[in-house]
Amino acid sequence: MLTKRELMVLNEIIRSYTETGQPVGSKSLQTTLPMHVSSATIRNDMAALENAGLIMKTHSSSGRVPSAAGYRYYLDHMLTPARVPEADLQTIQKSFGDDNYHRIDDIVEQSARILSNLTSYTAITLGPEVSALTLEGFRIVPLGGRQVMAIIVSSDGSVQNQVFTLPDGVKGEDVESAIRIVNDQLVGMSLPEVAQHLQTDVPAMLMRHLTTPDGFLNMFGDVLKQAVTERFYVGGRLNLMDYFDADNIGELKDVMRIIDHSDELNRLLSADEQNPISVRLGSELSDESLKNLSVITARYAVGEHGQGTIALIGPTSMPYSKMIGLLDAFRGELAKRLMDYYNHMQ
Amino acid sequence: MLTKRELMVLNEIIRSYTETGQPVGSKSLQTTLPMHVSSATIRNDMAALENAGLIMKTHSSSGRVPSAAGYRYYLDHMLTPARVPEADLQTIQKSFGDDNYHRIDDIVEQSARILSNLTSYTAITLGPEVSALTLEGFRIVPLGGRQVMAIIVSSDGSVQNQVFTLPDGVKGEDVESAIRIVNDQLVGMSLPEVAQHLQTDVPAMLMRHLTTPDGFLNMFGDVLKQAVTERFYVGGRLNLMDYFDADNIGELKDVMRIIDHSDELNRLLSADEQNPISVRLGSELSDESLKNLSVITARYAVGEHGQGTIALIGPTSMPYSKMIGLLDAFRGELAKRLMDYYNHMQ
DNA sequence: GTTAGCACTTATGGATAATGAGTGCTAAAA
DNA sequence: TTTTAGCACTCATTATCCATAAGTGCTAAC
Repeated sequence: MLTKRELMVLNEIIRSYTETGQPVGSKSLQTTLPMHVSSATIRNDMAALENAGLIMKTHSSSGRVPSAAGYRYYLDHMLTPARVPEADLQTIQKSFGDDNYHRIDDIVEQSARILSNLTSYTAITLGPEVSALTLEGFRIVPLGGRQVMAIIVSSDGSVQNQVFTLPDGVKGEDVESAIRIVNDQLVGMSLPEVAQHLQTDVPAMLMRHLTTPDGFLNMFGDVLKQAVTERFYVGGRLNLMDYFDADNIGELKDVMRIIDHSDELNRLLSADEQNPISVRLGSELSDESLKNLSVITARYAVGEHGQGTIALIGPTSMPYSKMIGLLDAFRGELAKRLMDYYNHMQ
Repeated sequence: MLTKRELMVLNEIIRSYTETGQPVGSKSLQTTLPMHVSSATIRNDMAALENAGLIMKTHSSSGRVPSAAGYRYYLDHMLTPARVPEADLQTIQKSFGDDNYHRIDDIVEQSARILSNLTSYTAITLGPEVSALTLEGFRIVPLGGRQVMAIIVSSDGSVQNQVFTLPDGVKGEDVESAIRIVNDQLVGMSLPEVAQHLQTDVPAMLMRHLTTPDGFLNMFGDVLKQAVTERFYVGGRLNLMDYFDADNIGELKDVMRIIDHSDELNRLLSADEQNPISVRLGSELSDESLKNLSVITARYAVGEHGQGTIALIGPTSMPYSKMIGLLDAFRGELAKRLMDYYNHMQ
């Protein structure tokens, strides 16, 4: 069991290391700790903390830096979210502006920008999850020539579209029939259900009612796939570059690659669903290239429209208290903005 | 005036420096030059070249590296494009595949990927220029609730769309009228012309025929703006990281920022229209951060559909001969692919 | 015009030493 | 039992010196 003073030492080591990036020695702790004890006493405490695996040396006679376990202990037992400065709240408000956003995703994308500007880290945002959506409508719009646009409208008002070139000899009434079949049979189902039906009974249905069923299945399938694909927005990609030095350019590249691949991002952000805000240290993740980073993930809820995710990626030595406070405030603000959008849309 | 042997020395310095990245000395030139002369003779030639400003030393007793003027001279007077290896041609073919691309931009985007993979540099591609396009059609599709999608079709079959929420109290017949006005009055004009009219007589026209004209002008204007915006595709962004070292991370960031801003890219790629393929050295550009890079720009023509641009960004010490040969072959292939798309579409 | 020879310059890399921040341990003080 | 002063020890960092190697310019001979 750790003594009260040992905890204070740990806390101060984390604070100082976050601020300066330098290992922290007993002498400097003496001046920054709130009580007065000799440096020898602090050294004893530090030895205890090191024994407990919470701090470590970079070499045999160096000051101490927090270990992964140290951060974890801090995060789980000691951290309290900081109040968000009034200025930051105002910046958020102002950055959202009172634009009429055309699409939900515009708001979500803007969120990534705001968060990265505010923190100087990399922000990732994700709209309300798509699995909760149902199919609201399907349109096929002739564009001229043999081109048409297929459009899917989901229950939250989000829209996906894709342009297709119809195969030779497709008749107009077939297009009408295809639209009718989808709207009659599939509207109201959840998008995953629709995808299911696309595999099973829809092909037969199309065969029965259309003289030239070719292409319609793919057409609808393609747009549907777009609609069920989670879209990640990344803000402040380049901020990552501040946390790698010359010999680690390879790792930086790896991380950038992860950031640019939504399936990898998905893995990265799939935090435990219990906590609304959770922190994962890079050393707890499988990727070697993330070892000096960590990820703070926050979930936000937009009434019956489901939950979404926002996240920050920054160095493991991050001012967690401040960042968690900020994310907490931001998720509230984002939820409010999205609610406004939904209300305004109907 | 430079002697024949001096030119050969210059050529060999550029070749060797491109290959090794090391300054080139008189001894090593002795072994790689095709004729046999003593190193002292080569030193004399090098002194002449340095006098002419074509090569320079990194320090007083170092070998020589090409200067900006040296590269420029090489590019303007000595370079001949290399034949493209059969393997590369096949890679291009295979990478395009025989997919049915939905949109022109999909082909253009894929081009950026192919080029960056093939060269390990950063590739930028740009579709056929939009100013040649005319307006082919305008659609407004009701999506449910007060939401509609506005769609512009251009003469090349490219499509832009945007979702809007109609203001309260807009009547269905007004939507019909708006569609009719645009299609009757504006179709067939070039997109810039349409933009012009949007400023002048269209507002009055809408006022005359609609009971609730609010919003329609913006709606059409927004989508039109999308349609006349050049879209840049970038492949191999991360390859840029190979050409900056630890102390230049700042510059790397600057370059990345340029790459991500289409207006800056536009400036970067606005090569002289004379040459189908032109090279600009970073030192000839205004940005300090580009000083060690250069940009090869190639134009491609797709029949009456206008011209487009592809470009490579890489280190100033690039194998220009090879790259120019490759770009030349690629622009032909891309033009062919786009032609196929247009023909297949109609 | 070309070449051999030579003095000179500079980057690079290793060895050595001084400096300083920090540690652990011991024994005395509280 | 806890805290503290004192001290020997460790290691990264930095500077200095030195040898080496690659390269140059110049001069005089070919």
